[in-house]
Amino acid sequence: MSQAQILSKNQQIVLDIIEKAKGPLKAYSILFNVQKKGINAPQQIYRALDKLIEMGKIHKIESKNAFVACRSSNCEISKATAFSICESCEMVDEISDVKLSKYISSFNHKKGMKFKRFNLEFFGLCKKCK
Amino acid sequence: MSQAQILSKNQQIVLDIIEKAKGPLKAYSILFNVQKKGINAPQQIYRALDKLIEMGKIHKIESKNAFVACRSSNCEISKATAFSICESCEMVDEISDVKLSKYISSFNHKKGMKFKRFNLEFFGLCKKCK
DNA sequence: TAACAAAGTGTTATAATATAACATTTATTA
DNA sequence: TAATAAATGTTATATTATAACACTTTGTTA
Repeated sequence: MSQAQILSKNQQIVLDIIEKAKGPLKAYSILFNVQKKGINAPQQIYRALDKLIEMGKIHKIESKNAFVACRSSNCEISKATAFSICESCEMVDEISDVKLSKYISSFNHKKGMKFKRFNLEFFGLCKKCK
Repeated sequence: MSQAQILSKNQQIVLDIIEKAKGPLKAYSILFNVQKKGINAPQQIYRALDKLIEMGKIHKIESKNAFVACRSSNCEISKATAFSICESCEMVDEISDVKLSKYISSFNHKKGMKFKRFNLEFFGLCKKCK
């Protein structure tokens, strides 16, 4: 029986915090939030983050060094991620657009490189900030 | 007369190093390389990097915290950047594909956000490493 | 051209992000 | 149940980036 991925204690704690958050969280802000739960060191956070990324449960927003929960079913374990980022309020929204994703995934580099994965970050002003 | 952008001393030093490099450079590796030229502090590097990015002379590879010279004329002061990154040898190549760039630039987010800029990073194995 | 503003520089200090290394514990599986 | 793999806890440290302040150079304009 293919059961849902079971998370370890720290992984679950970190994922819970990220899922509850309204926006992207930074590693150290996660750390400060979980010290009451007995997690004391950055390593514990980064290890959980690494695994959660591997599993596709969260994504890293590279331009912000921050982490968001995956809200999409189309990113197939993070092979094709796209985000819209508001430069004013820092809001991040995962873009789940099959057409866009397929178009980019099928892009072939002239120099003979075969891509396994991409990450796309859009910047602008969100509805509220505009 | 619209003359080419004139760079300050530190900006020129930093740009020279980045342009001569075969791959992306990290800020501190630039720093170590220019200490003979009288630049001693990270701030001096980061200030130059910021301006060079603003001018579109270089780009930051967000997933690597590293910097490459702009080799493209299509990115229009960095409004539309795309890179291919080898996960093995760390090689980075700027992708200058008008069709891809136009397609992505014209993408409209359903949630009413108007994008000013995007950055796309592809990952895979380059010809040599494959 | 003096005087003001803007951009750039040099410097010290420190903040923020991330990994190394090692000992131990828990879970999985042969 | 012994062996192996995954996760944990911990201390230390590496790496990346910014704050703040004094000063200099360059550009603008009155």
